[in-house]
Order: sequence, then structure tokens, then C-alpha cells
Amino acid sequence: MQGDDPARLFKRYLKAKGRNITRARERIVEEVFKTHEHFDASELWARLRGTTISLSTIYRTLDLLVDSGLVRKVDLGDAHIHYEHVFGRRHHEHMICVGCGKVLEFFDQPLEEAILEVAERFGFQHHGHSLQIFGLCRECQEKGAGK
Amino acid sequence: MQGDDPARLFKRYLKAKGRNITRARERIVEEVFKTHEHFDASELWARLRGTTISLSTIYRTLDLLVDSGLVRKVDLGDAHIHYEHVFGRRHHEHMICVGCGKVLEFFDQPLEEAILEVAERFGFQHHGHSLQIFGLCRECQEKGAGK
DNA sequence: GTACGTGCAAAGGGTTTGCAGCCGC
DNA sequence: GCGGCTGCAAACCCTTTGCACGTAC
Repeated sequence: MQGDDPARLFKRYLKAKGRNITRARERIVEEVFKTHEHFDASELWARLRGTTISLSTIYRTLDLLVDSGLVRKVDLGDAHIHYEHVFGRRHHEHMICVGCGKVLEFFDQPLEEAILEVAERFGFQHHGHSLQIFGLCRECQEKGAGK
Repeated sequence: MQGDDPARLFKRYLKAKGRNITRARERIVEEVFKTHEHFDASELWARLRGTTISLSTIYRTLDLLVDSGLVRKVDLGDAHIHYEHVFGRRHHEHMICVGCGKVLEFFDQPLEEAILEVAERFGFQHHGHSLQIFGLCRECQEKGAGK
């Protein structure tokens, strides 16, 4: 099961789709999987300064990565698109602090089960889901209380 | 408890904030609460054709409505902002059909409790949350199977 | 060689902002 | 009358697209 790294999986995906493996795509995947942080297209672009890779290519490649299932889009409450990679990580949900913008990730088995159950009960075929909890993290609660 | 309609609540909110009650704001609130559908700014604008109300005013007023708690933003998976009114409706979550785009609303008490519990366990002060389940509605499952 | 991929620049679409005039209080 | 509100147009930002050239295979 190990020995499958994301780069390899992505290449397999590209082949299966009859698409080419290029330098730009290799660099982008490498960079996407280098950290476990959320990012948006322009942050990723910044991390690729020094290469000749353009923003358009980043958008196009991210679309492929999302389609391949290696990356997903996440909604962090603001109006633009954030991404995070999926491969090698456990599925999780997000708590977003409305005070400082920090994003906490968490996973809770009973919660996941409740979600799948509800979908089933409604005859809805579950493909995925996304939960955001908005509120105040511990630090911001303290800061607020201190005022 | 009844006798409090959204228009009145919004006026109360505006007064409390030292903001003016204007014709445009009254019309917008009225229109927002006229149906229980999700909408975006330009759909609302379309429903207000015939008035002189501009898109900018709609955006500005929606911000106020969100701030007042009468309306909330919802993420429906595409990149732009959707709204729905909150007042007079039970809190609910969304199932979004990736086949036809239909949005089903549902409410599940155990699920809600699981969410509040998780937040508490992480020391996170819950202000609100938003859950989207993506998948296929019954009709689209049948259509897909029929092929 | 052919189809696909790329950078660039421009277009696109939704949202926000600056400003002069208007309106609520 | 003053400060807040409005419409308009322009600015903005992120994202997508058209195109001519470059590259994978």
C-alpha cells in the first residue's frame, strides 16, 4: 500500500485520461503535497516563484487534481476558493475562528456516522460532505474576555 | 412571540446601530422574506426590477441583514455567495445534488448535538455552522441507473 | 507529426468602493 | 442641517479563456 505517492497516483490518473505528464504538473503536485496547509491558487503560485509556471497553469492543474480526487476544494467562509490535499490524510472537518481566522481541523467518528445515516435516510447517495463550524477559538475567547 | 416580523426586527436592529430606516431597506427585507428559497444578490435584484434599487444597495443591505442575524450566507459549492433567511425557519443543513443542482434541506437533531459536542470538546465557542452533503438525489440516481 | 499543454494578455463575473447628490431624522 | 444612504460608474479581485508557440509521446 505504501510506495504509492501522490505524484505517482497523479501520473496514473493522467495516463488513464490520455493526458500528458509535464514538468509544470510534476512541480505543482510536488508543491501541493509538501505541506498539510490549506492554500489558494495565488499562495501556491507564490511558492512556485522562480519557476516559469503561470497562474493559469496552476488553476488548470488544480482542476485536474480535484478531478483526480487527490485534492479537494474547501469553503473557508470567504468568497474565494481554497484547496487542501486529500491523499495521505484522514478525512476531517473544519472549525474556523471568526476572531483570528485560524482554521482547526478535527475528526469525529460519531459525527461522520450521523452524516452518512442522514443521507441514507433521505435516499441521497453520499459522495462527500463538508462541515464548517464558525466561532471563537480558545485564544480569542480569552482575549475577548480580557477586554 | 408572534407579532415580531422580520421587518420589525430589522428596524429594531437598525435603530440599535444608529442606522436609518429607508425605503430601499424596507423593500429589500420584504422581498427577502417573501419566499423560502436560496438566492444570490443578482436574483434578488431581478425580483426588485421596477424599483430604482441598485445592486450595490442590495449588497450593502444584505451585509446588514447578515450582521443582524436575520439572514445567513450559505455555501452551495459554486464560487459565489448565496443567502437564505433565517428568521421564522428552523435551522437546517443542505444536501446538494451534483447531478441536477437541486438543494434539499434537512434537519437532524442527533447530528446537531454531535456538532455542538465536538465544538465544546475542542474548547471552541460555537457561533454557527454549515454542513453541505454532496451527492445524487433519488431522481438522478434513477436517471443514471437507467442509462 | 499531432494533440495536448503552456504563458501571456485580455476578458469575465461577482463584489466592493469613491463620489456627488438625496433622504431620514 | 448633518450624517447616513443611494445610484452610478469605475475599480477590484479572483478565475477563466483565446491564442500562438512549445512540448510530450
